Amino acid sequence: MTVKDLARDLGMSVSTVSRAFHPHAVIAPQTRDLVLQRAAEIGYRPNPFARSLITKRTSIVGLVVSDITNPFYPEVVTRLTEDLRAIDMNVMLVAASASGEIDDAVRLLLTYQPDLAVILASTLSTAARRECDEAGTPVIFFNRLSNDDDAFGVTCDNAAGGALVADYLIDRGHRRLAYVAARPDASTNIERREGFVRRAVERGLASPAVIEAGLFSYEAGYHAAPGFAALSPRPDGVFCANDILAIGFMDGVRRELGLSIPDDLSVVGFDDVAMAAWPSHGLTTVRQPVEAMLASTVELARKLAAHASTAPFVNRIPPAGLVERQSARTRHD
Amino acid sequence: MTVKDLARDLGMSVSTVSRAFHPHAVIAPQTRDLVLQRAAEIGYRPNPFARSLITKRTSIVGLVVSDITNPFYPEVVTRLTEDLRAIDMNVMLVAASASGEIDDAVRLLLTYQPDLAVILASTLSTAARRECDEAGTPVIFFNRLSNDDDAFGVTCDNAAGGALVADYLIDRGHRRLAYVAARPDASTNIERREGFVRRAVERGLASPAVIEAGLFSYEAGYHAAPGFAALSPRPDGVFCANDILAIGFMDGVRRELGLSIPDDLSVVGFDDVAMAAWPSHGLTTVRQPVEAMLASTVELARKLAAHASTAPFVNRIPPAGLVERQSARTRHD
DNA sequence: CTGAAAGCGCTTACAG
DNA sequence: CTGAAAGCGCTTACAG
Repeated sequence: MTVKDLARDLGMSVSTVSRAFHPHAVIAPQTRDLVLQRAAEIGYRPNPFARSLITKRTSIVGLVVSDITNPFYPEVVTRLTEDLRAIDMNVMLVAASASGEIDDAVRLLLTYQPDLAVILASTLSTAARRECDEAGTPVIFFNRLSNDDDAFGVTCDNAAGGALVADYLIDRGHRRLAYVAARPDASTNIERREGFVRRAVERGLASPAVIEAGLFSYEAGYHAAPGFAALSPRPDGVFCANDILAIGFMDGVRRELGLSIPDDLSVVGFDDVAMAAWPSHGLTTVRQPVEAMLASTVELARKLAAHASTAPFVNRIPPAGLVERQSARTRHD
Repeated sequence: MTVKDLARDLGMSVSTVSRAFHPHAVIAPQTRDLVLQRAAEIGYRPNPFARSLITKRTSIVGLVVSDITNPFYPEVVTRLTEDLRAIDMNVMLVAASASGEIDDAVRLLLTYQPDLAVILASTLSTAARRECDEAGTPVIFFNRLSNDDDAFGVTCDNAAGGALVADYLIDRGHRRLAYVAARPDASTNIERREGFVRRAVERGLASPAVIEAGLFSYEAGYHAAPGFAALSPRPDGVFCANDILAIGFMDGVRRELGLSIPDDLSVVGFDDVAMAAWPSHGLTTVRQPVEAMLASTVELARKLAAHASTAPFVNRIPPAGLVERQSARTRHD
């Protein structure tokens, strides 16, 4: 079933049939209707490969993920895939656990000439980034920023989120704050810490202690418990770089140190993943503005697909608020 | 950068250059080496679209997911994507939350003529299945079986898993068993229940009560607590259709009914997702043979990509064992 | 507004 | 073993 078949069927030329499928092509409205209707009847759709061979556009978005143990990402991947489909873009998924593999994966992805790459992974290697540039593929970093400047970014205002947590804890009487840090190179980790520490100091507290957990994972949080125990005086308010880290940290602190939350210490996370609301965790946390971040990404994808190039910019969206649950003491006592 | 460029650069014909990239093509070994080496140097890769226009093969695997709140799937999606890339296949992801959307999504996917579709979603509508058949795209159901016969399936032996749980509970002194059921139409749910119930009856117990939770989700499990409370006599051993359901059920039973696990009742899940091992859950569960299931799927993908058609079959892999944690009483008392 | 023709980047019979 | 040529299913100047 090709244009030719449809053209013959309709007694038109292939050119005319082809034009019917292009919104901006010059064609009589009635002719277009005729073609589209008949196409729907017999189930014809233009072959996207043949099309992209000429147009140099593929309607493919390459989605690069790696941080898969963080439940924040599956949700984003699903939502993004659905939302992009609504503007007729298809997601080609590239997943990588080790960072060495990601370069290969991106290279293979580029072979399919995606109109756009969206990076959900912690960091994309400089080599892979350069290849995207050479291929002329724009890159959007979602929830992470690149270290260099020539990429788009859509992220939460993480520093504002960190400050929000500091205010929340201080307003409720906490005086000895600490931060459980994740990947040292991740912009999210850095900005959340900075916003948190800065606000604490502004409000006259000692600079919060920092416990290096190293990763955004349950295990990293769990194993940060000894680092917490070593702190003296013991902090009473702990901000963890994200939810999954916070959940691991709470389990570690309870199980390994026998401490009680929020009686012995308050814990606050960042993301508001679904499981933060489960009674077994009851995590007080900063809610990411996921809807706004998705909308911004899709809008940007649409623009990049339509026009040529815009100068790269970062869209930093305010957090969607702090969700109060049971992991942080709420009274000033 | 096209074959033409490379051919000119090497002083060869495009035919020869093209042949260098096809393992089975007739070409002098040294010529091939020359071409491949130069291609690597200048970064040439054949355009997969132009290629597939002729070969009718795309190296694209369409991955259809929907049950995204189940943490079992993100892991599978990542692993499958990586493993398929190792045999040079690329994953095009199709995600859908509502079931109406999935038909559209599959239709769009077929436009890219994937060599294969892998279904991780609960069920694929009959309409979408027919379209795959018409397009000649083989379908593999992963961890689910189709209701009709003409599709491949890779799954755990769920009935054996259910029997395993019955034996485990009975051997440890439980006498009043119950099953918390998920999607009534899902083969996993049906088979696990059947295996569990059959073995319980075989061993002389009353047929286990069945609580219909309706879905494979935390919320469904949580809200099954009242249904459990309504049972008389109260069951002492509960098998939940999967882990995420079990975790929700445990939270519901503790929070809504004030019961203690495993003192008041034992709970066993199915999957062994990462969070089942967390101290906050400590879920005793049946481990899915994920490695073997992935290997089988990739192997099947390779075969389907290479040869033409094999008769559809189902590969039912024994469970990888029962993992003992804290949610089920281990002593006979 | 429509059609005939060239061409996108490849592969693959067909000759040699 | 290699090359010239046809053709995969489209799109898009160019004429009319």
